[in-house]
Amino acid sequence: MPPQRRRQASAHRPRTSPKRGRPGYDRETLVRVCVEVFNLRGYEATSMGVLAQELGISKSAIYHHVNSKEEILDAALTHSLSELERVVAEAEALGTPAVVELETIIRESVNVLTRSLPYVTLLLRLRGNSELETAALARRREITRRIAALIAQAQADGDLRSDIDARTASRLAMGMVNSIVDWYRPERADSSAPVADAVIDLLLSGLRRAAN
Amino acid sequence: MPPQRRRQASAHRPRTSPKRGRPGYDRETLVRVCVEVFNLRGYEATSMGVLAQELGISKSAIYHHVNSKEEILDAALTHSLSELERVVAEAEALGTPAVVELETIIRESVNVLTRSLPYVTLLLRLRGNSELETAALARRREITRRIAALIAQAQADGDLRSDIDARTASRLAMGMVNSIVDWYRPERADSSAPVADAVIDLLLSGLRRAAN
DNA sequence: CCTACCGATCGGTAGG
DNA sequence: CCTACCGATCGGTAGG
Repeated sequence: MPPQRRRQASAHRPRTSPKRGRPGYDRETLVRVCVEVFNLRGYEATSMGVLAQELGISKSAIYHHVNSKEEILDAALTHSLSELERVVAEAEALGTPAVVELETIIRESVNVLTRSLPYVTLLLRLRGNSELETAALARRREITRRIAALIAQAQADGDLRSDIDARTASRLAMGMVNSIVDWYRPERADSSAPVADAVIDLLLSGLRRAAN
Repeated sequence: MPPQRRRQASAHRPRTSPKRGRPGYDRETLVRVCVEVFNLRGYEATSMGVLAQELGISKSAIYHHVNSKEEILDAALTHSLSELERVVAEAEALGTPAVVELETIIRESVNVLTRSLPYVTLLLRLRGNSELETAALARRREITRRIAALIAQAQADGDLRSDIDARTASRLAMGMVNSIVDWYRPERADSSAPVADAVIDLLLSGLRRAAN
């Protein structure tokens, strides 16, 4: 009696590449569809049977592309974590003042979030129920730690106020950024730039009307 | 091979109340323990067998207290939603300027969040996979809507800047507040007041050092 | 001969 | 203790 979502394989563009082999899902497309289903129902709550139904193929056909359910999760986490780490590394390499690097990280993180929405959503909902998930959480914590260090540096530079703990500020800022996955819908937006602007504006200047 | 968490029933104080009946869990304590387990493993991924293990009683004993797994979820959601709705209603009844009511809501929401951490955590992780969850999500959206209305009013009052969309600001602000459940640990804090202060400060004034 | 896929079935575990 | 269902795997088939 839950309104069963009916999908056709044709709704997801399979491969476009060369001619060899039977037409159907390639691994990347299959992973993307599975990730979207995971986000709708929860990773552990999603059975291989449900994935098969949504994909429009049999359970065993899934095992042709991946070796296990966890391998699908792994592919999604690797995808999103690599992108987020790249954003931080590229900003740190700018050589600009910490406050500028911070703004770059926030803006680019919002971009990654909206561009790779299903993958990042899955990452942010992990609870650490396996070694794979624990490792992913550790990589997330390292990102938060590096942003906290940047905030502390910007405070030392005199660009950010020093009366808020850098670690708390880092967690709250990332919490605001990450919460975007809960309501952002790419099909309703031309670009994520206005959202990134609002986040940066809120975090740096606050909601209060400037004194005049 | 996952490091199985071992717990004793004695780790959770059962009832303290009168003498009648066999000593053991009362419904409230049982629900609280179950909610903590749900948060560790995910609601749907948590089997009744695992709950029984963690409680130190049999599966069938759980059915003495509740009629279904979903009834446990229902109790937890009712608890946290009622508290959050009360916070909003009490602030709205203050009759103070919207910006003051807004600050009250944020501060008291952080209080509810930290005081009822497991219940609110469970609420925030729902995906809408059942009618019960869908109804809870609708009540959450209504809270966000009322906060957006307060922000819009405060903008009209000239207390908040008008160049950020009230609905976006409401979502981002609640996103920041709610993200606290991901890292706040009551056993490491005397009170939640410093966290509430940091959130209000960040949201109203921002991170940037005041111009001088 | 490659890739994508199928039906059938295994041992095991879920909720009740 | 029952029934339904889980993830995983098999040998085999079909399109290109």
